[in-house]
Amino acid sequence: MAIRDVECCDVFQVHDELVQKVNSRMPDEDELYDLAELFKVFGDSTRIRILYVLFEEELCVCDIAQTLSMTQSAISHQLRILKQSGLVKNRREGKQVFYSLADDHVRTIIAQGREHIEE
Amino acid sequence: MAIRDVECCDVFQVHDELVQKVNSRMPDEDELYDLAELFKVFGDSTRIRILYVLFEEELCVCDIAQTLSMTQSAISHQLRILKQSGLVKNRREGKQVFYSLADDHVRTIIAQGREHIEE
DNA sequence: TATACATATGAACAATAATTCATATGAAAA
DNA sequence: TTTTCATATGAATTATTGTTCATATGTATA
Repeated sequence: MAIRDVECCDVFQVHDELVQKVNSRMPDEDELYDLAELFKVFGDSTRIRILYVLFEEELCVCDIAQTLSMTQSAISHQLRILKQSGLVKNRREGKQVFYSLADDHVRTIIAQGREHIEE
Repeated sequence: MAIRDVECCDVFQVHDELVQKVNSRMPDEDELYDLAELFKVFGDSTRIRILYVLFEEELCVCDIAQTLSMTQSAISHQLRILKQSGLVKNRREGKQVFYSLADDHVRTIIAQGREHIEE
């Protein structure tokens, strides 16, 4: 209960040390921002579906669009975001551009998300 | 090269089997939607900061607001979203409501996100 | 070089979401 | 019971973002 006293919410009784302690252990603003930006990328069902498709196969833009029944433009826009986040990579083969997962973090992060949901 | 032929993007040459194979291994729409919704929750720096604060301490709403230099209302709105997603839990103690992390998935997911960023 | 095809991209529009403000709810104390 | 304090919430506003449409870029082929 002693601890609770200093956590009281009245402005004049708040224990600054507690607030400062928590703040001192926080990563810097930039990292928190980048982290949120990364998860924002996962936070769209179109992009999640693209990632899932790429779990199976390396595919070109048009195939992804067909698989997901969406326009080439919409997919291309989203692939750009996924690429900028380092989640997918691509290689050109003639006129086509093939996309694939950049690394295994994608699978791990999604797997963790699924675990959380399945409870 | 044989495989590439069937992946050609010309509408009349697309190999439907490939598209169907990928589709058959996709989780159902609902799960993909839920997954995106979950990551959307992580995809906001205010909520990420709240989660980080709760890594350290169980805290009441007002303390969180002070720690993050935000209004009580804004924090309360976000805590509601975090609670609905099952990421945080709360308990009432008199007039105050204390929030804490619901389970370890939060830490794991964020840890994976950080790993990805730090490359 | 001219044409066709695959992909990328800018601008506009529509939809979604975060914060603020005002106020309601809920609990303890006077 | 009335007041005070902590939290929750609805409505309005602002900001952000996904998709579409039109078009540009880049590559291969005729």
